[in-house]
Amino acid sequence: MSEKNIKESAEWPEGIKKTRQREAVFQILVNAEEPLSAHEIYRQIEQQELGDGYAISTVYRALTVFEENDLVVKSTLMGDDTAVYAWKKEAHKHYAICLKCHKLVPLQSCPFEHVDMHTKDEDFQITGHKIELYGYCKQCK
Amino acid sequence: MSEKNIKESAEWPEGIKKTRQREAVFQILVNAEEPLSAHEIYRQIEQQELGDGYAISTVYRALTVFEENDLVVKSTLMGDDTAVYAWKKEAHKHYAICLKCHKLVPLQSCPFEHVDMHTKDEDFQITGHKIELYGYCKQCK
DNA sequence: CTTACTGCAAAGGATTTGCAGACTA
DNA sequence: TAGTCTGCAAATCCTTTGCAGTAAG
Repeated sequence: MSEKNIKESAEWPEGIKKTRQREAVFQILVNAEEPLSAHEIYRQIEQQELGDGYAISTVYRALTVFEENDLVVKSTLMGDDTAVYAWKKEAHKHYAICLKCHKLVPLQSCPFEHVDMHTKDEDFQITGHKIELYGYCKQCK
Repeated sequence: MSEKNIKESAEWPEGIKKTRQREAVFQILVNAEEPLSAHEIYRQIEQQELGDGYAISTVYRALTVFEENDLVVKSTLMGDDTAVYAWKKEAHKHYAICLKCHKLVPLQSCPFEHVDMHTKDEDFQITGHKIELYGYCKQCK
């Protein structure tokens, strides 16, 4: 039941130019418990006073760079049309999303770890996947 | 306005007011091989001359009604920020999406049919899911 | 220094909404 | 007929982009 709350500062990804604002986005994302929208990231940067005079567009640009380098996953959850971004950590994560309150409940493990998947076209090379479960959380059901 | 010779391949969902434009959206979606965007649906309606003077907003409104009644699934695929809509048929379907050409390749079956899933919170009541596989198709890999 | 990154504001694209008139049940 | 649905256009919301100044290596 015990949980580490040691916040290791992850190392800056190689090959990406480090700037104050990218660093801020990076920190927020790496320490985030769950996927965040560009606005949420932006707001957190302001709150944590990681810098002043940031532009939301810079957040988007940073996210784009990270995504292009395969460092973050972008997804759009059902019932909400704002994209959310998550830093790709060792163990990737999936969530159950409450259709009523939109709360995210993390899954214990990736259900695909034990499943072998095939497409009709055997020649399709799978490199990743996205899974989202929908339903109602304890409070809402 | 008179009825056109529309092929009746599925019955109109109960409890939803039937109108010419909703019927058009319904037909397009039910006969679609794969998920379509609001614009694609709109375009098809024009092409098939299912009616004149349609408004794209009407398509959106129809889709919203269908979605609220749990008749269509809306999703936003990676690498594209336009939502696509699919009519919920008996056997639900999942796709593998090519990261390069964005082609959709249908999966043989739902990988979750044989998997038991759990969330950390045992009290979460799962009612549905969304799965998307990403990778490269035969031509692009 | 040189080039890439940023802030700002304006543009873009997708989706939604207000309103008066049209249509379904 | 009553109340819902629609067309139209304007409004929103999220995200992207052009440009000129600024900062990282």
